[in-house]
Amino acid sequence: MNQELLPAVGPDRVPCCEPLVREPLPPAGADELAPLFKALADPMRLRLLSLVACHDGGESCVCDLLAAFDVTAPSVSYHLKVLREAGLISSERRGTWVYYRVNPEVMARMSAVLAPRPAGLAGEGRLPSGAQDRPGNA
Amino acid sequence: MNQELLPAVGPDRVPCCEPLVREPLPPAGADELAPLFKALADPMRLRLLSLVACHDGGESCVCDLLAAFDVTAPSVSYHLKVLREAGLISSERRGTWVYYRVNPEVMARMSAVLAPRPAGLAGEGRLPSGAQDRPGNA
DNA sequence: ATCTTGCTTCAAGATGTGTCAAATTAGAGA
DNA sequence: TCTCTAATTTGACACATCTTGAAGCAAGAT
Repeated sequence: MNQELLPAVGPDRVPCCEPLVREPLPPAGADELAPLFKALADPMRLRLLSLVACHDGGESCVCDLLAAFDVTAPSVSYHLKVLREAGLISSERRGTWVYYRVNPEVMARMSAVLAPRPAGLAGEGRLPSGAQDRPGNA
Repeated sequence: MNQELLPAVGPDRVPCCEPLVREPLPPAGADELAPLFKALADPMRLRLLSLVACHDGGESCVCDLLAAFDVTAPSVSYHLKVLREAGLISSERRGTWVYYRVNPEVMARMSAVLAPRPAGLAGEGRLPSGAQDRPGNA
């Protein structure tokens, strides 16, 4: 089941990784990144991702995850699907159970995009001293 | 205008920063983080954030930002509000223009939460060897 | 005071999201 | 085979999000 429906950005494709604060994110990059952040834009999905990542062995089955939440199984299944289609996790069936594990490259990429600029680079400390009379102080 | 309506998580309050993959994110932490990721869950907001961050002087006025998009002013204003209420950016009026700048601490926190576990720690390489017959290999 | 520009807020409509119950698929075992 | 458990899919509903035109507000210019 793993990567049958290739996610827009997955462990295979590693496009833009530049920090957001370094140069203006091009529209195409934004279109690629937004679905990743959207996948994390929910408390339950954040916890699911964390639970899977922290689980012993690096993976956990749905039944384990289900126990941590006060919702129905379809709801958990829905959120796992969102994470999977975003490329953040992969699933594998072994016997009766389905196991999920994280794709650390994707998380690393998201982390890198948000990373602060290494201190002391261009545009960092410069105050817009004479900006009172002109909007675009360029 | 800056921080009048205190965001749930802003530059002032710096709660959980642990990497997601290190220990299970508690529900409260997930509730705090999700709105931050939700604020970035849109291509336009990602670009807005990047544009503001990269702009000379560390800030830019709405008129500059507006020029970069093919939408109406209310739409840009709406997305800036989303970013502002999440605590990712702050606004300040100077004369006719309103300037936005990023809150780097918040971005740094999000980056830290997604950061990979420093290689070679517990649970990293352990394969679920005998997991065929038991779901929770704990 | 009036006009003009920059930006935000409002109201309304189209689209997307998250939840559940019910139905469905997949595999293990008797 | 038939049955049981694990997990997903489907359908329906309530609710949130995003867009726009129109209106409103703030500050500078005339």
